Amino acid sequence: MKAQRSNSRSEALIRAAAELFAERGFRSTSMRDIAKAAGMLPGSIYYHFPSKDDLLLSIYETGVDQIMATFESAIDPLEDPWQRLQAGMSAHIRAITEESSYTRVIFKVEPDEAPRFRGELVALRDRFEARFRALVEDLPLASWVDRHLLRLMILGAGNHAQLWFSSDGGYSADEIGKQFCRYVKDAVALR
Amino acid sequence: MKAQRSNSRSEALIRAAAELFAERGFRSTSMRDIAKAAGMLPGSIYYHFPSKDDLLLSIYETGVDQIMATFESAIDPLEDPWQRLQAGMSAHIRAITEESSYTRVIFKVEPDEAPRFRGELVALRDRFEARFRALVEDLPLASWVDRHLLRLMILGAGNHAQLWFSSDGGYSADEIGKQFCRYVKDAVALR
DNA sequence: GAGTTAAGCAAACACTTGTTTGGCTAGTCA
DNA sequence: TGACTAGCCAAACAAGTGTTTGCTTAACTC
Repeated sequence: MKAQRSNSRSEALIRAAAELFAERGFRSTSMRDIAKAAGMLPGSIYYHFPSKDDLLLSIYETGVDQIMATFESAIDPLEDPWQRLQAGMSAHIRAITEESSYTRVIFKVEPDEAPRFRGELVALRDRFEARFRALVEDLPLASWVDRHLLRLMILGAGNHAQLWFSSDGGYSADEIGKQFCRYVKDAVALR
Repeated sequence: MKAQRSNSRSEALIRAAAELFAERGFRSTSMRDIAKAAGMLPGSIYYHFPSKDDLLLSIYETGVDQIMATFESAIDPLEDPWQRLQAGMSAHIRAITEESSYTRVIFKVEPDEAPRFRGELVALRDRFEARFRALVEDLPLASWVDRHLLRLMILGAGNHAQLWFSSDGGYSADEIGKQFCRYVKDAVALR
């Protein structure tokens, strides 16, 4: 059961890192902080991960997997494009604010902060954005609406929730998604 | 003319810092970077400013002054609340993407990055947000609309433009503001 | 011309950063 | 029992951080 113990320690380590990155950011979290939170010494991290940047990359990977899964399971049972958008927005905001620290890291830490993996991190973000784009693509919109801009607006509004959302602040992630959706639907929908 | 030369050098310094902060961020810009850009040695900065944090605070202050001025002059001549909102959104996006590096810093660098001045920086941001809030307050909205959430959505969408806007990317800041405004108006307006 | 001050240089300081290195220990496997 | 290895510690490393200190130079004031 060697491997199991190894995995559990590696996992504890990456989880500690994810929590710190999600709260303080990447640059403001030192390897010593991570080590302390994981109950080991700074140097010991390098037995599990070759560098701080790799740590971030791993977090991004599982984070994207998680958010894609949440997203998909929220959308899948629905038929109506607008209902699907609303479910997607709620899932998005949930991932940013409430869910796991892995998903929060994706929207908190910008790819440029680990220049070595910039490309990989951007690609991972894109996987999610593409899913979102497809959702907007299916909407029956008035002809004057620029789908590209509309998507950027919705996505931006959601991402920004990270900065003002507080779990005790009256609004749930689902409410926010629902409302945001209502605020645009009747203006841009085809009729 | 001592004072003049002093001001000009201090101004060159702070402008160099503003440009670097706006591009790379606060943490990723070192005092040595700033000194080099301003054509002096690292230690010499401390003749003009007592600390790196103070440098950021000064930039924030003039940045907020600038954005408030831009904002006001864009809104002032207009009467219709919706036209005023659109003008405000355009001014906001312009300040974030095109305008001076001072205004860009306000939306790029978060108050937490200089913990010593967190309060002051938040207060400066609030000055602008309050102006925006007043704009939304004047809108004739349907009764089911939550003004607070609507404002956060619009503001978030605008702030996010910083991440995808590129001056050669087809859209001007004014276009974006105009479109964003159209995307919500007919959904939330009182009728 | 003497005194004063603005402005900046040169060099260091104390500290933090990510990372490396070598050794120790407990458990696995033949 | 003896070789082997996974996992971690202890300690250092080199580089970078914001900042301080003492000194120099030039300009202005009386």
